[in-house]
Amino acid sequence: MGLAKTEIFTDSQNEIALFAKVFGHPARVAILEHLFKTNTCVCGDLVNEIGLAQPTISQHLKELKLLGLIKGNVEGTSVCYCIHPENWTKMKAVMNTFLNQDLPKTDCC
Amino acid sequence: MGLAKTEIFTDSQNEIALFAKVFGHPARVAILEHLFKTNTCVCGDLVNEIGLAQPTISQHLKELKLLGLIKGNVEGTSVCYCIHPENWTKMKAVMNTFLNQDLPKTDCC
DNA sequence: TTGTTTCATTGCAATATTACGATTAATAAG
DNA sequence: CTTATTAATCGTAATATTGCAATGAAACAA
Repeated sequence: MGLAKTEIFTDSQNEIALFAKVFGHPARVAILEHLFKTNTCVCGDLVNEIGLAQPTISQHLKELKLLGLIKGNVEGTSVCYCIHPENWTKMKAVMNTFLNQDLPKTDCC
Repeated sequence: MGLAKTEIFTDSQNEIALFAKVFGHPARVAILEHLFKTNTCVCGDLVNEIGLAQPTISQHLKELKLLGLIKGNVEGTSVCYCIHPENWTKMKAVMNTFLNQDLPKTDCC
């Protein structure tokens, strides 16, 4: 099927999965790390920075934008991308409650 | 293609993507949350808990085990699954360095 | 206008993922 | 031994993802 049965899971579980999914590809991880590193707007140099074709990068950027993790402003013929700080913080809160669950004190297995 | 070009990314980027990918499906999020909640070994009741067929759950468990996030012990005819505390902590460290990157002070776009 | 640059979109091929029925393997119970 | 019970594996269908060449759209320069 290749189709996740989202309706049987909670909104929280689906939200975590959606965020995680977007981080589930090294190209998107690399794009985000580059946006963090430059700490300012990056335009077309992502294609040079990462070794993928321009349509591929554009597609990955679209997914990141769709989830609200980055924003892009058109500036002349180029587009300026950067991290969306507020949404990134919100995402972090969601992921942290998942990742920071209390580990069992007793090792069971 | 459907094939990620892992060789052009750093080990760190690939590692983050691998961990994130396994969290990228609500069923696996639900399985992990249940293992955390019960705080002890869970055997076969994951199939009843989550509304997916037994082979499907078994497949998701396999992926979680492959990454080392859970461990499973055979106990008679059933298998006891639980979180792998040490590996979970290691994974958390990897994900946190990615998620907690410094946000730019100046809103650029 | 015509070209140039830059990024988005379309279309498609290759591969991956998800889900489950059917079956198998292993242990336990009678 | 035979029969449950439980979980893993196999096989397969449906869908999703990845990557890129080709093309399109928008802004700018000459």
